[in-house]
Formats: sequence, structure tokens, C-alpha cells
Amino acid sequence: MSNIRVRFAPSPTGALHIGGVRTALYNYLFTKKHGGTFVLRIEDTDQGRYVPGAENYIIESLHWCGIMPTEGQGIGGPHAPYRQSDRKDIYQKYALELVANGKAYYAFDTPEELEAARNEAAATGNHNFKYDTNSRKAMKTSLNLPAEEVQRRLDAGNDYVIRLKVPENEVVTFTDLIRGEVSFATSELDDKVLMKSDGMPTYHLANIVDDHLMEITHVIRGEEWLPSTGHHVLLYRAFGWEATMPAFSHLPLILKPSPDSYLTKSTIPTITDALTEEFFKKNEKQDFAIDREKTKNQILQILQDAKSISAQLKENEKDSPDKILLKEFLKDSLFGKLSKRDGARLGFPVFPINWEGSGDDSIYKGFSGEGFLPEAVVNFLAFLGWNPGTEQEIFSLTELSEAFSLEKISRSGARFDYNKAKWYNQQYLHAADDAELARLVQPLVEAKGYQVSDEYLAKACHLMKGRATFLPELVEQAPFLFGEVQTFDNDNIAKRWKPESRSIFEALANHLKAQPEFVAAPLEESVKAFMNEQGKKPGEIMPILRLALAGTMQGPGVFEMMELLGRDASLERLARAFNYFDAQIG
RNA sequence: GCCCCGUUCGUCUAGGGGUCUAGGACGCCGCCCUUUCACGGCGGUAACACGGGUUCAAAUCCCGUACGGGGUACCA
Repeated sequence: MSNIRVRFAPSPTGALHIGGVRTALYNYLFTKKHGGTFVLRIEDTDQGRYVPGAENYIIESLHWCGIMPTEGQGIGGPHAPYRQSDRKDIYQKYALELVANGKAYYAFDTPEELEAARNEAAATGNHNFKYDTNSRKAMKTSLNLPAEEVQRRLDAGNDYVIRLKVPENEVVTFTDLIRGEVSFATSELDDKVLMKSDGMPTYHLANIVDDHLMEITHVIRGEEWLPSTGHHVLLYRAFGWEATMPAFSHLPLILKPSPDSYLTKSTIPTITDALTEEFFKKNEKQDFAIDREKTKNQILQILQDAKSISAQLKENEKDSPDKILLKEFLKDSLFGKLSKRDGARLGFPVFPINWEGSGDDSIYKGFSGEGFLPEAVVNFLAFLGWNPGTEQEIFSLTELSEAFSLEKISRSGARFDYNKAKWYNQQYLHAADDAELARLVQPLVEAKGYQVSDEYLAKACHLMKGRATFLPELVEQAPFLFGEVQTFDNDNIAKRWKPESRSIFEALANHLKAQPEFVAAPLEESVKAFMNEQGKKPGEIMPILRLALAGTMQGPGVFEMMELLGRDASLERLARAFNYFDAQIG
């Protein structure tokens, strides 16, 4: 395969969530593997949903992940512009071409008339009104209106849309690279709107025109597009572009995590509050006769039995209308496709980097903000729906692109697993370069008011990285490496420090003071020799040393800490601590 | 409702007719290591949705049912 061209085509309606990032990642990996071109196109044909800053956010996110496109919006290239709102005229032209060829038609029905048609159909028991081969016969279209009438309406500037004229009684079949052959009966397809009355194209038209013009060879997108792919194939045919139609691959969706993976005693109250809040907000226009406390208790009760949530949410004959409403809400909130809201309500990040939108509750912490390394996020995401078939779990971006293939993508939806994400981060943190970690953590160190050299910080990171899961923990879990001990674990001190301890520890301090070099390994040798000499067991000496140096029973090895702190600081800490210990038991 | 897609341990998955008494990873549990907390090492728990076919042989192929997911907008 040569001249492979793929595109990532998000719409700038807010922060790009992790599912979008994964789609971008797979597109990136596919082109890297085959030496192709990765295009970024912004699909902003819905003016109503445009969110300022989203486009920038998308680019920054891809940049953070290290999976930048090589052509497109914000980058440039031979097919500019890459923002669909800037390509408006192009779509108009192609839509008119379709009308001229009889593959599409004008429709003048107002939203009210469509609503009426829907209601009419519903009255006869058909709750499934479709604007299609049959129903269009009764609508105001250029297919059934007299030509003069159509022209008159166009001249008069009446609102209209252009719809695809779906052919009757055909079967559209295409091959999905992940799923194999997929077919749709055209009798099931509606006459999709191609051009909206505001003059903008819909996704369906714009995406076909652009993919064609931009010479896209492979469309790799989420499964939510699978049902409309029949329309898309029809459009390629209508334009006469079927010979160069891209190959389709529909990725499995990323699903919300299973509730029992995050529902614990400590999270249930918070999640209950968030859900209650959201439920009332969503239904504030509803005339509700039920009270908040009662609803909150109902939610709490359901969440508490995490294992049987789905059974509890099954609708029951005896359920009151508001109970049904609540159950439906919970079902949507707890199951199905991962959504932008899930991070806020369920307590884990769903965005790559932090998002600060305007308005209320629009600030979201991303993976980067939580202290994830981009390499870990990428590795984690790559494995959500794809697997190389080997037993290797840790892959660099380069390794991923070498191992990647569309055929290895699985077909079923993948549940988001935050535990796995954390594990990946821990692995990457553990393996990271000390100086690099120091660089990443430097802003936090400054924010805390600590003053240490780059070299010192790198050594501190070295000692801490094996014990941390998130970047900030490197610093937060070891304040004693950056300044005097602020708090002592008094319980442990009381347990281990005896009135007679002081003399032996002063002897030890003198022993340390006399060491030729203050380096971990020789220090350890020497202290062991001292303990032997004095007939003391490590358990009698080491914990005290640790408490004196760090104030806590947790942290890096005692001798490593001593080396890092240096002789003077170590001895000062010991002296100060022994006084404090005496005071504690005194 | 209708259409489309899917279904292997709690989760992510390997598997593409016999090598499967189903492999790996996360999580959980236990043991070891150990001056702490971790890391690490070792071990354990746990799955082919169900029913019919096809075949000498089915987790693997076919059909049905159930369940899950998506779509059903002048949203993408």
C-alpha cells in the first residue's frame, strides 16, 4: 500500500475526550506504520455547538500525546483550508451538482411541518417516521413540486435543505476492515439532509466531499458512524467516486467502567451527591413532586449494592413515573459509551489535558493534570481495543507503530479501566529518566516553595519514583526530602524510643560523623558493623533512624536518604530529633 | 419499536476446528524479599452467554435466543 492518507476529523464542541484521542492515535499509528500522511480536519459545520478554544485544545492534546498530524488545520498543506466552515462554498457546489444529476433534491418543509408529519405518523401507530422513499412523496420537495414552484421558492429565498435521494430497494454493501462485510437495505435508510437551511453542509456531505478532495485512503473512526456508512457509500456512488472510495474501519467504542470498579465506601457518597445534583438539574423543568433527600437515598441504596446495579435498574411494572425517570437517568449515567461528563461525576480523568471552558462546571482535570505521563496514556489507550497478540504490555510510541495493524483491533466495546491506566503510569514513572522527572516536577517544587538544585531534585526523584504512581507524588509523598521534618509519627516514636535509647544513638551519630564518605552503600556497611559491635538488631536501630530523618515510617531507604541529605543535614536532623523524642516520652 | 455491530476470567485481552485440563495483563488474596512504604519475585482466585446444528473433532464455522453497545436530528 502506498500513498496512504488518513484523517482525524474532530468537531470543536468542547474538550476532546479520551475516545477521540484513541481514534487519533490509531490513525497516527496506521500512517506511521505505512509511511503515510495524517491529516487534521476540523468539522465545525454545526455553528450552534461551536466552542471557542476547542480547536486549540485538540491540537495541544495531540501535541502532548506526541501524535501530531503532519498536514491539516494549524499545520498547513496542499488541501487547505482544513476547517470546514472555511470550505462552505465547496460543499454548496457539490450539493448542487447532486441536485442537477437527480441524486439529491430540495426540500422546503419547515421544522414545524416535519414535526407535524411525525405526529401524524405517530397517531397511526408509527413512531418511526422517516423522511424516505415513501414519505417524501407527501412532502414539499423539488421531486413533486412543479418546477416553476420550486424556482419561485428558491427565488423568494424560502428556507430549504438539500436531501439525498436514497434509491429504492437496493442493498448497500461495503467491507469494513475491522468487521468484514456490512450491509444496509436502502429501504431502511432515510433521505439524509446534505445541506442545512443555514447554508452549511451536514457531516455526511462534508465528510465525503473532503475525504475525496483530500485523497483520503482510509477512514478510521468510531463505531457510532457505522450506521450512517450506508449513506456515505451512496454518496460516493452519487458523485461517481466509488472507485476511489476510502476503506472504512469502525473502531469499538470506549465504554464507561463497570460500576463495581469505582464504587467503594469512600466514593459512593461523592458520586451519589454528583448524580443527585445532575438528576435534578436535568429535570428542573419537569414538574417534580419528589424531594431531593428521598431521591438521594434511592440513588445511595442502588449504588451501595454495586454488583446488582443493572438488575436494580430494570424497569418494574410497579414503578412510579418518577422512579422510572430516575432509573433511566442512572442507566444512562452508569452504563454505555464513555462520555465527557463521566470524569466529573465518577472521579477519574477522561480528557488528555486540562480544560478550562467558560460557564459553570466546565473546568476539567485531564490526565496530564493528574500527573500522568503522556507515554503511559498513549500505551494505555492503544491497548483499549487493540492488542498485538504477544505478551508484551509496555510499548513505546515507536514500538506501537511498528506492531500496529487494523486487523488486530477488536470488535467489541472496551470498558475504560482506570486501575490499568494507573498501573501503566506507575510503570512509566518507574522507568523514567531522573533528570526528565525533575524537569516535569520542577513547577510543583517551586509552587511548594522548596529550594533545591536540579541535581538534588533529580536524585530525590530517583529515590521516589519506584514508590509513586503519579508525578506529583514524587514531591508530595516526601516533603522531608525538601525541607526540615515538619511532622513526626508520634505513635511510632512512643513505641520505639526508650529513655535509655539516647546514649546508643548518640554513639551512632558520632560514628556517622566519622565516616570517610557519606555514600549509601558504605554507610550501610558501617552502620551494620556498628550494630554488630553494640549487639543491636536492625529493628532496634533502623526505625529510629528513619523517624529521625523523615518523621515517618514511609519513604526511601535510610542510607539513601542520608546520602541525599548529606552529612551535615543528616546529623543535624538526628540531633534535633533525639531531643524531640526525649520530650515526647518525657 | 426499527436498523446495524458485538458477546472468552470483575476488567483489557490471546485464541482464527484438534497443541485449550483456555495463555498474558490489571484488580483482588496469600507467601517471599525487607529497617519503613513501595518495587520486585513466586503462587492463588476467576471466563469460552445459552440452545440447536455442521464435523471424527468446536471457544474457534452456521442458525436461533438472550444480553450488551451504537444509530434512528436541518448534532457530529
